[in-house]
Amino acid sequence: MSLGIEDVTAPACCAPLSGPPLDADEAAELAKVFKSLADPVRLRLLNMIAAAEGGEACVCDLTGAFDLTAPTISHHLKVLRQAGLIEGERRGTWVYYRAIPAALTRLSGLFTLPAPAPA
Amino acid sequence: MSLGIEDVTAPACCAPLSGPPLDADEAAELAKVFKSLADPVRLRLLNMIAAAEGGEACVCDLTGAFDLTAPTISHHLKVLRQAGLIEGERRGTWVYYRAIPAALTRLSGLFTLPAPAPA
DNA sequence: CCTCTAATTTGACATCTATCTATGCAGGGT
DNA sequence: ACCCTGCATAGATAGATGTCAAATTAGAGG
Repeated sequence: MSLGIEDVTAPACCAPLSGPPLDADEAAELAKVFKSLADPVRLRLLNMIAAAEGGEACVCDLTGAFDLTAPTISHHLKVLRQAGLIEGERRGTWVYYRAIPAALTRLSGLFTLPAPAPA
Repeated sequence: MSLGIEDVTAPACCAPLSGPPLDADEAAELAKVFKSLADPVRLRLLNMIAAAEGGEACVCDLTGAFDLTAPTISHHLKVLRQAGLIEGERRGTWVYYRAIPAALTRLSGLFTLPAPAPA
């Protein structure tokens, strides 16, 4: 398998939600990203990875932080990976995951609002 | 029923994902918000509402934009409402929905990253 | 009061998903 | 060569979710 960056073929990008209409394809691609965030365990995993020292977290540390089996954590990491939010790398015995900054920044931009009407 | 702002009892708020660890409760509350965004139809609905002239959209217009029945659209709007992303108001025969700016801004802040290491 | 339309609610159903157990694979150490 | 550990995959299952048809509520207007 490949733990690297998934081919998400992210098409159009980055226009805010308050902007031009999303077509069905853009909406479907974005929905996949949000589906990956729509689980408390995955949110905490991404949080732990994004906040980790050195910018990366070992799966061995992630697994221990939940009352879940290793295959379940592995599944959640795969979902985040396939959404294009994280990438993984094996180094010897252990696998390390890292957040993909551009993906997070893109989401931040999605929710920006136009400046409110001036007084 | 109430079409107004739902009591989401949003607890802690706004620390970026790259920040301090999310506890289970915060993660669950956030996951609910992302669950509401994890559907292409709801994303397009929120997009249409947030981008609408005058900041609000009539359900009658939203319903016609999809190849789905009115109950299905109503269901999706309810999910967005219960996530605290939109609020609705009945005026005479029609119901109008509006985005809740603070909720969107909060999400934007969630994905902000610390400044990269300087050269 | 009756009817018509807009929107929501309810109930049913097919599909998807989070989790587990069992298994497979890769690397390290002996 | 062997085993042990870390992680991923496969298969199974209970529960969540998107959709529709049918019924219900709210308001406008005869």
